[in-house]
Amino acid sequence: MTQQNKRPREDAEIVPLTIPRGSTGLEALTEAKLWRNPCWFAFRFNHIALRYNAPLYGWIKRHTGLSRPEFVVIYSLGLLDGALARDISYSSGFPKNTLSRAIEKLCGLDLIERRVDETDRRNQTLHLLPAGRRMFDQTLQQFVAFEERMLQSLSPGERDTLSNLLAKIVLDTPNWATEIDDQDDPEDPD
Amino acid sequence: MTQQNKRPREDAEIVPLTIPRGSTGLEALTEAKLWRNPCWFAFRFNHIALRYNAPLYGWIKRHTGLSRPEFVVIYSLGLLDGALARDISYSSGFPKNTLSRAIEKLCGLDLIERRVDETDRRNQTLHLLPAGRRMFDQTLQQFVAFEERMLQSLSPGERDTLSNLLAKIVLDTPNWATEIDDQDDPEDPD
DNA sequence: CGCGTCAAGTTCGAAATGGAACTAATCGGG
DNA sequence: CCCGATTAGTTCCATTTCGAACTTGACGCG
Repeated sequence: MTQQNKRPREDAEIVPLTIPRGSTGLEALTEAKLWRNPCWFAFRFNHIALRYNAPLYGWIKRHTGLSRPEFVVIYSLGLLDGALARDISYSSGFPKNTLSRAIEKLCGLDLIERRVDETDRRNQTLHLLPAGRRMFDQTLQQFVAFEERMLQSLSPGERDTLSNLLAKIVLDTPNWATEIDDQDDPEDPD
Repeated sequence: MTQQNKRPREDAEIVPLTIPRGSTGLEALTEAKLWRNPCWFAFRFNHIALRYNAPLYGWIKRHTGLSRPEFVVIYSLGLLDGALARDISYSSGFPKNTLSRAIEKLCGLDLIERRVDETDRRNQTLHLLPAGRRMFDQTLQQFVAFEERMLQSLSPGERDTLSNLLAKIVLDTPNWATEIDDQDDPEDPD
């Protein structure tokens, strides 16, 4: 189970097409994407994100009636009340018009409120109302439970290590290109 | 930079609202989601996925005209020719009707072809045509370059460790709940 | 064989999405 | 102190998306 990057097993013979769910318990394509993929990192986090977001936000939808971007607003304010739509957009990655609509709906539901910042009247700080705070508090445990489930196969020490490695990467993201140049071949531009 | 999970700095005083992009160079909400978030893992991989998928698939769109699900089909077959739509759906997480449309379009563009599996006529194996293979080969380097960019802040040893930890989690995903039970609240809510 | 069940893939339509253009407020340079 | 540039947030609308229902083929069982 201490497999390496692109070295899954010595005998990398051609796997029979169409699900031999045998070897690692995964179907052939998932296995190929895991072990025979030059972009192992991209695949792994996207795969995990997928398996995480779908059930959890599905539950949120059924439980609270809120969509993912709507709930993201609640969650963000739960962590930092008084944030701006722009901050939520930046930290969550949803485009600002999607958040604008989400915020509009949450205000209508009396879950949050907008306050115009008088020092710069373009800004409006967002604040949880009691019902919104309650929703945050009551759903948080489900998030924490799922988080725990995801990390179940790692020891405390491993979780620590993972936390650090991912943090390093996240702290570097502001330096990533937000758009890739068209023409030029992928070579280090600096 | 060997910060711990929820222990960012000793003096966790209330941060001033609205971007004091000072301390770590991040705005306050992103910082809160990183360091003051019980679901640090979920946030980190979602944040990374976001910063990765948007520019890369934006480039793919401009460069090849293909949408993300369409390109995912090309990429999947590049790794394992002869896969089924179902396998791509499972491994990528896109719903099967989205892939059905994508496959239809790719066939029309002569990038891939469908072959009915005569042993079970419900299955159709998918195969790259020469133009599709060329597209895969030509775009792969861009993916690899961005992958390298993402991992730039980690040493080879750290990448190895990260690879192993994420693999452990991915291998566990089939055991995760795909849907969370409605009724049962994890704690007495009243 | 006939029928119920299940799986792969397709179709349909209501709803969500996000790029682009817009409004309103602030900033900055001559 | 004005005018162009910039930023937060909103509106518009063409496109995409995904749940649900449907079609077709395979399988199990009496």
